[in-house]
Amino acid sequence: MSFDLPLFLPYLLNRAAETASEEFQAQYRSRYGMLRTEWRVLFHLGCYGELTAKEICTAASIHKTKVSRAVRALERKRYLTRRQDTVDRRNEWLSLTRAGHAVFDDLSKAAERYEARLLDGFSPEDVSRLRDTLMKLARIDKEKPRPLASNAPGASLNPAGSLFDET
Amino acid sequence: MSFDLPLFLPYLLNRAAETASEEFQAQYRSRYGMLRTEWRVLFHLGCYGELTAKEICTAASIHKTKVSRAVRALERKRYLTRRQDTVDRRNEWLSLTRAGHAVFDDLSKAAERYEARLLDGFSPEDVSRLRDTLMKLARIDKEKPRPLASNAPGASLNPAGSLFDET
DNA sequence: GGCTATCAGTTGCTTTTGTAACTAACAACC
DNA sequence: GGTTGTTAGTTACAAAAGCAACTGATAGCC
Repeated sequence: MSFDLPLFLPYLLNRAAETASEEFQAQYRSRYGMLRTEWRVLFHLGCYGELTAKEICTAASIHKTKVSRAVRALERKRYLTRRQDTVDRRNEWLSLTRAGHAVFDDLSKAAERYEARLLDGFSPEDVSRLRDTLMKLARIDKEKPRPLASNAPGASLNPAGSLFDET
Repeated sequence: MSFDLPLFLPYLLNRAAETASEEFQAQYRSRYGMLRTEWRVLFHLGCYGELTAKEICTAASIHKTKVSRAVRALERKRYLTRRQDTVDRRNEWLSLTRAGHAVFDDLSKAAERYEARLLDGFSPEDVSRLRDTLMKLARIDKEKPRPLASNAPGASLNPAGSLFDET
């Protein structure tokens, strides 16, 4: 009859996510004074190379004002730079600086260590089942969200052809 | 070699939790103008009966200022009332009003419907494995967090003996 | 009793987030 | 080529959350 709160999935998911987030936060917060959105933006750039703010919004499901502020903060910390698209000047291509890459390298190692610690005691099957289930719940595509490539010169990180070529 | 963000568990957990939270939010927000913490406090009282703010903080891992404000908001909406502990006047016992119970009944039904929809397509084993894993990750005890009972007269919801009796 | 420590809960102030309106740039259509 | 609609990103203001200091109450110890 009565509702069982600890088993209610949105609640349970949030509890687990908050636990993991708060613990991992110690890494980027204490060491680099970063906020959660800043960490996410940095990791997107570290993992996928040059992206626009819009692409990050879409890939990470973060509102554009949050991304805008995170980008400004990371720029002030000299972890990323902006480059205006030569064809469509509304787009700004963001990429990590050398310092940004160093932070990403360091934090991604810390992330792997933390994840290993978090998952200690779970079997590999448990983990892959969990990931699979969470991907479905979050409605994230399996394939890497490789975004549209840059069309501007010097975009070595985006070797694929551009939507805007030949226009 | 490179870090795979979409598989990183704290990120993935958050994505799934945010998806579920935002969708379920529609229920309590649009219909009752409630915030997330208010919803959580209401459900704790609905599920466990009379509790103190402190007990809610502990059970739900929410900071006391957030609970304090949520309690005030729910009180203003006439969903709960406070009752001062007769023995230790620092404690305030919170319980739902008739209106609060009605909201809880309605929302818990909505919660069950939403959860069913969210889990549509998963097998019962998948679901129970997921719950089990999330409980471990969130470090939540299996047993119901039945808190310390009230010691004051009229505390019909708390039949068990009190820590404070006989003092 | 009186001193100190601790605890439940609240308040004030700062930081962060949410929302909507805005700017600048492009597209499409006539 | 100008009007209308849309898009990327920013900003301004309001709502919410985080944090530290506070109040009132109890406990323990001398």
